[in-house]
Amino acid sequence: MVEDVVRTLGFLCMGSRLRRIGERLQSDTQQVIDEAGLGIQAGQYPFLAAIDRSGPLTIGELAQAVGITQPGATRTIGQLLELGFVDMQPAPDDQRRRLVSLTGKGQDLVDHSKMVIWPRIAAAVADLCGDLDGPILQQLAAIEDGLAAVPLARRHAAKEEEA
Amino acid sequence: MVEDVVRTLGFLCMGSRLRRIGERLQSDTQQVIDEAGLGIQAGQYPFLAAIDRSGPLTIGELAQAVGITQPGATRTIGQLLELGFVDMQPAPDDQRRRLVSLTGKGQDLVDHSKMVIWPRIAAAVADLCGDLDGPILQQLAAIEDGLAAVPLARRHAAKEEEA
DNA sequence: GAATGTTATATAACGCGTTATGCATTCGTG
DNA sequence: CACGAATGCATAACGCGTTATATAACATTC
Repeated sequence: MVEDVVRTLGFLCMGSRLRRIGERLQSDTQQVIDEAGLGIQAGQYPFLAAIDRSGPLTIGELAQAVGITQPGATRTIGQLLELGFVDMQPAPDDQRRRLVSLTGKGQDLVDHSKMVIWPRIAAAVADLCGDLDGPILQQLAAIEDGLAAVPLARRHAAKEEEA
Repeated sequence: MVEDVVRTLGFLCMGSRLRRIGERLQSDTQQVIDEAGLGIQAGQYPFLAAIDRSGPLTIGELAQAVGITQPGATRTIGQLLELGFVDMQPAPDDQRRRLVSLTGKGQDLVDHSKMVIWPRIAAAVADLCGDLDGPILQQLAAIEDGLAAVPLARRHAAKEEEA
């Protein structure tokens, strides 16, 4: 077995480390979504959630809301349009701005997700790291170990620790 | 100003959140590297560090060491070969395995980085989050706020907190 | 009110991760 | 020792982020 340099180097490789943990978490999340039979990508959810919370938003506002750049938002919204979850129309007062809103299908998905899937994911992540405390490097190590031991899809509610 | 849904949703969007913080951190790190005039990508460093620490490694071992998949390692090593920082040759006992080692130029870069650049980066990241404690979501919020307030490249050693 | 600048979105090209797959080499077994 | 399985790496195609740039609509200014 080879040493994990990213972990060993600590603060020096924190960017790489956060990224790779995020990727792992997100792909585990995707698995939960797929098991529930929803035809959506994990990364698309924040866009739907943002519109659900704040009402119709423009591309630029969505980019801000999910914390990515505008071209990324344009692309994801394009996918959600294809999927029929959102609708887009020029703002009445400013033809440059495009207001993105949920379709009936999109709202149904959000409503269903809010009841069934989001609590499930949040609970699994909370089970993974909700009780952690202390320096961040330690917590990251615990999260990586935890994911390796029990993937997100097999986690449900907070249970008594076994290790 | 639009609400940051990823932050608001907490555990539900933890994957996206870790990824975006990691990306931000890594691009800030890149800026430090560029300011030092080194012609290398932040993401390539862990590979050099791994070889420096463990001696020549195969592609597969490197992938393990930096925690990515084998095709990713193949690609990055290809770049480091182009740049002349590493060298690759078939293992004597097994023609399938390719042993990757540092060239003189690569070793020079690592030696210089160990003295000058890595401590600088580690100190900046430590300044950003070394003193944090508590639940991970809180720490992540502090890191995001901290990066927004003072980018990594402007951070040096641990100083007394100002907020 | 025409010229000029600014803003909102779209598009293109790229970085760096992934999965899927092909090919060469080695291993295991009849 | 030959043949099928396993292993190690390369390649292709894709996901999703980025930066840079084009275009259309609005704002400003003379």
